[in-house]
Amino acid sequence: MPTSAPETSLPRRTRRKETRPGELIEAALNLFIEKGFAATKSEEVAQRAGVSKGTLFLYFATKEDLFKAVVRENISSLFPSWNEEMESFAGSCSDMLAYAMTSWWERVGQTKAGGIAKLVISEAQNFPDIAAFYQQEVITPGTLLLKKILQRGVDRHEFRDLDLDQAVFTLVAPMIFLMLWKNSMGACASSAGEVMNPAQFIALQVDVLLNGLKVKA
Amino acid sequence: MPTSAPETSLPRRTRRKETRPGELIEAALNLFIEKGFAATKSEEVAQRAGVSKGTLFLYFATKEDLFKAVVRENISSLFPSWNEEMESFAGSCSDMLAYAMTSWWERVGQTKAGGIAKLVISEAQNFPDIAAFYQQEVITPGTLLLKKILQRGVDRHEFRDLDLDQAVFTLVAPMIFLMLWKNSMGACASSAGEVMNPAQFIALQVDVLLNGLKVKA
Amino acid sequence: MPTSAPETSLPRRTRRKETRPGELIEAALNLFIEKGFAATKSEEVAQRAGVSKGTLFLYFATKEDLFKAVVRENISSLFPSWNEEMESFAGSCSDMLAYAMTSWWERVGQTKAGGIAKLVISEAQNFPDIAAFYQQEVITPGTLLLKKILQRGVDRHEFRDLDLDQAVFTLVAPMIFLMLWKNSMGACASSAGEVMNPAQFIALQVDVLLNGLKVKA
Amino acid sequence: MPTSAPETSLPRRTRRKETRPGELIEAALNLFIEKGFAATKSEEVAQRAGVSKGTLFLYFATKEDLFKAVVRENISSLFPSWNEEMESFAGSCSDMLAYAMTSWWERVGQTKAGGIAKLVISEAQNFPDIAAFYQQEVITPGTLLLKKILQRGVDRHEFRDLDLDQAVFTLVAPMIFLMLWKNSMGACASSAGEVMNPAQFIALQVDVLLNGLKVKA
DNA sequence: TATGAATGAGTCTTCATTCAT
DNA sequence: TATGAATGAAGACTCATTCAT
Repeated sequence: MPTSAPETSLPRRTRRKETRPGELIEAALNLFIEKGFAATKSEEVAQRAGVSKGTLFLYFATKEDLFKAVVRENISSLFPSWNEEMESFAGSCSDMLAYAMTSWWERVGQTKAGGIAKLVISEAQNFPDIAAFYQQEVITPGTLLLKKILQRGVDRHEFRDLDLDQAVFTLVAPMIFLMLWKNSMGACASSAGEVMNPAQFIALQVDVLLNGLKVKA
Repeated sequence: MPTSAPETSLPRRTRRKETRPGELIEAALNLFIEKGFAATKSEEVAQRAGVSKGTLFLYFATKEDLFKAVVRENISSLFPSWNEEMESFAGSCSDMLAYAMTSWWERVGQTKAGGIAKLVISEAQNFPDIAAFYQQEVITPGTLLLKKILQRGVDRHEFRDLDLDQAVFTLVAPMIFLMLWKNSMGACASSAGEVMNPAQFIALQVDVLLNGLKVKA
Repeated sequence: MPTSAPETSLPRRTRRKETRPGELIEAALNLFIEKGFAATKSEEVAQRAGVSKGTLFLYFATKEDLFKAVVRENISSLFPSWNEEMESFAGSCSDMLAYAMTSWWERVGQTKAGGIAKLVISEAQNFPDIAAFYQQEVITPGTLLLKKILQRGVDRHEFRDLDLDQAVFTLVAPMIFLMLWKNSMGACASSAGEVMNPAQFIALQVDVLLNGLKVKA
Repeated sequence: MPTSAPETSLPRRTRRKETRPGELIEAALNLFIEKGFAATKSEEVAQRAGVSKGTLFLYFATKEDLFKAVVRENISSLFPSWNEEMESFAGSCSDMLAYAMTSWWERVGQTKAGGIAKLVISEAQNFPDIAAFYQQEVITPGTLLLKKILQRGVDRHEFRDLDLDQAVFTLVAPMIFLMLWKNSMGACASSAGEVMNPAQFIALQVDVLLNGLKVKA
């Protein structure tokens, strides 16, 4: 019971309205990815963010709302700049596509946000709201973005004239697979040795896909 | 307890002792796939198997044990017959690959077993030994099988000489993606209209991939 | 830590499916009347009934359901026999009415069930379901019963030919008032001395009302 | 903090210090009547009074204190003027009684004060001192007033010579019933169609009661 | 005085698991 | 073996109250 408690000890109550939501979202992202949405207790999120349970609900009315905020903050927010980048892209469509895939990995896949896909896939059936939200907020705009790249390639006679609604999956599948691997099977020490090398993985996927998509000379 | 019951005739009240666990596993499989592990209530499992809750715990000490049994039991190896088929395949490697992908969907993806993949991916972190088991029983032999097909193509100068350890993912990714979609997002009514057509999906994927893998004339 | 624990000590777990609901309803009635619906904790109800919290929810899905059961058990159930009694009543309508009022008090008002009226009045706004249920289950049939008595009197030219929909309130008001008094203000020691005497109260009310309702000679 | 502000002109930022408690009480009254004590959130009260939650607790240490203040403040005595009126009443006792009942409804029942009765009845057990206060400030003088009317009728041989301590309830019961109905069950949309018409209600009650109280010709 | 962010005890409800029969 | 009534730990969310500013 030291009376000489250091003055630097943080006061139990700190007012930081501006920074709280961000801290909570950060904590939630980590926990959700570690343990899944359902298995993460709201009190834990609060604790990890250094606040009390009540404070969490001060900023997010429900756990689902918190999840939505996590998605919005970590993924949705990327699309505007991404769309812009793509629209002003000067190079060939092959380069564009390769660039898109690489950015996807660098900005999402390899970050913690890359774990969100697994989260959503795991919980979609039990939380239809979340599934709908993700569909609307991520899948739809993401698909659109990729389709535009393909369309550009078709318009310029770089890519074959395929059914683009299906063809996008050609790009989506490997990325989802990679993110899933990193956050699920790959995270288990079991698959010893066979550690996936993302850069290599993407390189080969892009190589094959471009080769498969391109118009033959 | 009539001792006079003739031993030759099937007793009316069939002796289920041996079949009980199987029935429970069957019921659990369906429910786990439908709703995931956490959201499946043990009472429901018992009910669907036609026994009482207490009986369930007579055979499986915990819900986790049940889960492990379910997955283990249902990762039956299709590989022996599949390997055989592939070894005796007479046609071109392109046909072979297309056939493999289609069979994969028909024999696994579109059946309940297709749901196992999602289950394992979702719960891998919580059940590392399940993950290891799946790796060993499914992923490793499956990958090997596909690699053999690719190798055959390379050997016959039908396919490009790629790093096959990576190239298999080219085939795996779309199939995993399709199975996941079917058992997760796709099961949610939200993705209105955009219902995925598996046959079409596979057709296009195979088209692009073959085109991308093949040696240019 | 006496190893000689008496054999008569009740086992912690007793199975009494038949009697449980009744015990829970009894406990709930007492608690609801003592402290109101909202202020009564479900755990308390369980405790007073000698079971665990979980057991309560085994029999009643929600606290509201429990309340409904309390009402059904203690009030609704009285109407059938009451109706019958009234239909086979032989005496004059004045006697009938006096009898009805007295029975009302004896069978409901002065029992614990008499506290339900106050309960419902207090909580109606916050639990519209309960209000609707009470209306349907108690007020409507009760009003009907009384109206029939009045109608009989009018038909026999014993009672004046009044608007019976309004005239019933003439009977309802004093009884509600009495029950409320007993369970609210009257329960507070404050109104010292002025203890209400129900029998006298009813006698005078009936006297005045009959006098007021009867056809003048 | 301009010291030059002329003392004669009303300062723009009115000094509310003195009026604050009143505003809070006003807001609380409305909410307590609307939703009851337990269901009224202190934040709502503050909001409706236009102050922050903290301020509320600056004036009232607890929600219970606020409740007491609300009830005390709103049991203003109408009795002096009422008594006067009655004492100078010139007409018959029947008219006097009818007038008293109607005034009661118009001046109390149909106003917010009519809701106080329900509040007190609902919370009497939790706030015994409120109950005592109400008894002393409202019930006792009110009863006295009514008794005087009846006494006048008895003295003039207009009314029967009944036990007036009991007979007053004859007048009180319907009014309490009406006020309660208005503020409880009647406020629930459930009692479809059967909307109570206060004027009609009072008219019939008075009719029957007078008829019942009057000396037969 | 006034604010409103922060707290945490409290409440209903769920469900894996136990155990008396 | 089989049953299903009983248990109680947990978990999302609420809200009166506090306190740093």
